[in-house]
Amino acid sequence: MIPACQIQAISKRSPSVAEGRARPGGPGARMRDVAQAAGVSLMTVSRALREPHKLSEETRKLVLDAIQKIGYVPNSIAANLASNRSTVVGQIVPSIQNSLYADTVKGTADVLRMAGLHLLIADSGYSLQEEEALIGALLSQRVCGLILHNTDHTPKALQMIERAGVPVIETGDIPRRPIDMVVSYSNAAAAKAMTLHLASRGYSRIGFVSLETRNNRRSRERQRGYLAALKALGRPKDPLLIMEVPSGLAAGAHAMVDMVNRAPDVDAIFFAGDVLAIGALFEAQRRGWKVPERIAIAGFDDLDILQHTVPTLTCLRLPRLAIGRRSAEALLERLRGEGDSVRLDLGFEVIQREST
Amino acid sequence: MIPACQIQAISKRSPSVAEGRARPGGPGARMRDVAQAAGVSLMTVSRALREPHKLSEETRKLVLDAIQKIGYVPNSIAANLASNRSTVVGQIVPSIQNSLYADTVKGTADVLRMAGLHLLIADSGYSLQEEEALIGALLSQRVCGLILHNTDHTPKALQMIERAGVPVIETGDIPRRPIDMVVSYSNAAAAKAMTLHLASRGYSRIGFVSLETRNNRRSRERQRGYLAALKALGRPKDPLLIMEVPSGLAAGAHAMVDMVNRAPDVDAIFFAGDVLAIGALFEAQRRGWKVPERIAIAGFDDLDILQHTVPTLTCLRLPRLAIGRRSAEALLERLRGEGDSVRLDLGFEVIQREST
DNA sequence: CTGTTAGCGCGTTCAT
DNA sequence: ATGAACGCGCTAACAG
Repeated sequence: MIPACQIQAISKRSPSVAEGRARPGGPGARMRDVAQAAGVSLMTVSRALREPHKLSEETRKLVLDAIQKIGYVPNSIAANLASNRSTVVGQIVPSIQNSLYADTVKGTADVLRMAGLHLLIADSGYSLQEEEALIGALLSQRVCGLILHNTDHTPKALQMIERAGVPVIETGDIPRRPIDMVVSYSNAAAAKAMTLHLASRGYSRIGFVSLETRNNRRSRERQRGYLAALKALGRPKDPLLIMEVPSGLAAGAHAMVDMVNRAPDVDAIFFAGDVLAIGALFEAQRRGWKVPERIAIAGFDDLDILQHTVPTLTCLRLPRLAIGRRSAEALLERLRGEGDSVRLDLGFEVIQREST
Repeated sequence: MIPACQIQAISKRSPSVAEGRARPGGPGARMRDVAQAAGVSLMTVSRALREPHKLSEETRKLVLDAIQKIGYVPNSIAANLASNRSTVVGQIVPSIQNSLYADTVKGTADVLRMAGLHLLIADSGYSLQEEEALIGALLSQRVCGLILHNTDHTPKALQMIERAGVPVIETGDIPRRPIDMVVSYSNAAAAKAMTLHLASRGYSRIGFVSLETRNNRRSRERQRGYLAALKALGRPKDPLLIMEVPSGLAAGAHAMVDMVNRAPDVDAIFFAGDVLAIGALFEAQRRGWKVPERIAIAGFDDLDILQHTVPTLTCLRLPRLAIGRRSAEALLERLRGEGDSVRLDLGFEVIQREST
């Protein structure tokens, strides 16, 4: 939580006054140096940057020219300290490398940038402990808001967040007991919808493959949705048709083969994890299994590639980018003191393609 | 460059002394409150966090207990200001959504986290102007180092970096005139190697498809490498065999078809851009063109998926993750005052698979 | 080993 | 419209 080591970044300088003369163009000019160069007070420089309309046009130009000339870059950490504001938002995702989260991050970053805010992105590696540590680090940096792609948190994390009093947005799923604001979709509802969709297309033995549900609420919710659909259909839960596997293309391939071996009458498999469906499709190609004739395949997330494979893959389309954008917007509203606590369900779509 | 709007984040509080009594557990406890609760001076609390070994075991425990009890989260922006250090490194990539850059970011983030540093990630959207603005913003946040996945910069960006005096690492290619440190590979050398590899496997009419070279040094360098290989082979440059296309799977598909139509004797195509090769492969599957018999396909970057397609795809393997890790390590060394200016070429590998 | 003093670079408040 | 004094929360340098 507390940085283990702090590293010298910028060497201490004696005050420019003591240097006899400010060094225009020298490294790390301060506001004071600009003021001196422009022949005005420090405050005038400060205003020229934050409330230019409050200065006479003349003075303003004088100051801006000096800034330009000296190459002054404002120290926003000092500004933050003095004003008790921050322009940095913290976002924690399970994995930066996963392109699904990248979409959400992109949406957030774009909106925040428009508003002049910045994004400090962290990667929890799917670990609650790591998330807790990162939350501490972000709060320590005094971020003005937190966006968490996860709806499970350690007690200590919850406590820190509450004490800090910063606005928080959760985005991984619709939590039962939200910390604050929520911008998301329901994994359970999506999985249920896809299962029902497969049933409506005539598949009677529908398998379900996901990542481990143990420490992964998203997987758990998806499995729950699948089971709810079976129940709604009046079909029994068959352990042979339910698998949990590691992530990766290879895992999807193995899962499909295993399930077909164990339950030869399976006619469709719903892969509720990242790239599992693609791995399975490639394996089917390799083995010459016709998709969807021998086995239908559906995926969870609409990766670009799914509409280019042969056959193209049926999947759910989740509003990844929109979640990122709306999260940022909700945060901005709250920071402006306008909006109240947002609880958004951004829904999903079932995309029917050739593989089912 | 200067945040357009600053937003109220934490409401101003009157000093806890004036509140009559510190509010233990209240929001935003300060070091002073901890000191009071522990019955020691402010400095002792500060030391308990940064140099615990300098305190008696007794005092240390006293302080840490108080911190725990109050739920104190240190304000590292105040610490930065007072100590002139920073624990945040800035990294700018062309696109967060591109999984290739995500690998580099991951490598950087992992190493930095180990050292107790954080990563402020920004996305330039492949624009030099945007990069300039982001560099300004990051310097304004007083990052202790900068990692740029790009080796072209605006004059103003260069000037700001120089004046700030922060260590910089460039990673997109081996630049001719580096700003400071470089951790990268040579796009030209890699493209040349792949072209020669294809020739050595007997392909005589090798096509080259890349993203636009106009505003993209990486593409330009790759094309240069391809041409250098042709020259080395004593083969002529044939405009029919060179294309520039937009990014995306569909672009790769179209490029392959176009090239085969224009130059029916083409026997191999080297796709030097992200997912172009995959798009082409899928199109070949769709059309029933045998790969590599009718047309051989090679890609540039070793995405996971390339080893799972049917057939598996020949490509280059670039040290994405290693670049991120070594960048962070080089930065850390410099910050510690140890290392000197690193200029690393991390090389590449040609991965021969079924598609050639 | 512990405390005291000074000030990081800027914004807020009030005076002019 | 402009400026001076003060303090944000913390650390460096020194004193004891």
